Amino acid sequence: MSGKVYCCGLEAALDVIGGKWKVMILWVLHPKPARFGELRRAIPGISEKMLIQSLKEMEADGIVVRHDFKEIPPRVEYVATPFGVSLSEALKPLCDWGQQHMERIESRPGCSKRTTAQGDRADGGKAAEEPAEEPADGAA
Amino acid sequence: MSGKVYCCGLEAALDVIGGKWKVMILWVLHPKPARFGELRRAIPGISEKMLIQSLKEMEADGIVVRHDFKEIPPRVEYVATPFGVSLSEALKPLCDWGQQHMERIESRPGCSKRTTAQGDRADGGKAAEEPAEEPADGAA
DNA sequence: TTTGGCACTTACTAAAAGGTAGGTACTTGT
DNA sequence: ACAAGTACCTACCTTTTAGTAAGTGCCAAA
Repeated sequence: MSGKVYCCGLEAALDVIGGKWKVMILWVLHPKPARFGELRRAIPGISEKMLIQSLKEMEADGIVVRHDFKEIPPRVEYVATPFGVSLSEALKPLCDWGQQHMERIESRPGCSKRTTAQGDRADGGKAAEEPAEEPADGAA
Repeated sequence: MSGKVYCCGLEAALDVIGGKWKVMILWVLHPKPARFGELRRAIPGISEKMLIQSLKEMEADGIVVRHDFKEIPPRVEYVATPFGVSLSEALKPLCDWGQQHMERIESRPGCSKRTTAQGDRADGGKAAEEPAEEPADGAA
């Protein structure tokens, strides 16, 4: 398989950092490597399952590499590859855009949760997660 | 509700253009307005349901506006707002990145389809859609 | 000896996203 | 009269994505 042809590059990119957690992971990772547990703690709501699943896909996509120190207790570091760094750079303007318009985006009804379009049943509504700042060095 | 706090702007942005079709829709729309049927034809695999659902969410998010000519037969045009245009501009570098690395992304195994990570059953595998170029004027 | 941390794995389940197929109201073309 | 085109709406169902909770092997501290 693997014969998809994308329409505008954007689709290709979204295919790589799509999903709920990958951008956050890359965001934490791209300035400096981080260990599994470090990432888990750095990204509030993430489950271990999603974390390693995302990490594995990101590794398969070549945006991070796994560095196993083969120590005991286990010690593994994930590092952004140059490819991953280039992606994070391409992501920057979008990130800025999001930041700039964050209030507007945050305050729209059903933010991050609206299937309120057509028939399909729609319900639920919850939010509020711990915030977090951009990953600045100083937490290791 | 609507009390989500994003971590890095990127999340906010992804919340607005996330999903399978929105970027394509914005991409078709941002250079010039398009009618519903025009969009449907411009975006190969999209269903009417997803098209109008996406359009509505995009309208609610203020990135497009619906212009109803109140004619019969119905005639409706969707136009990108300045907000939408700014988004499409922020999207540009990511689009370029995707375009630049498209082959690499396209040729990775399970492209656009790999749940091949952990336990969770994984199967299926299909691809190949009609390609398409960036929306160039000349189809109205 | 029990607890806890490390980096995971696995199975099961819930929710979200997307797809299919039908219908609406109205008019024009055949 | 009937098919087709406009722009949708609606119900139902499948696929994909994410979450929960438990387990693995190993070692150190309590």
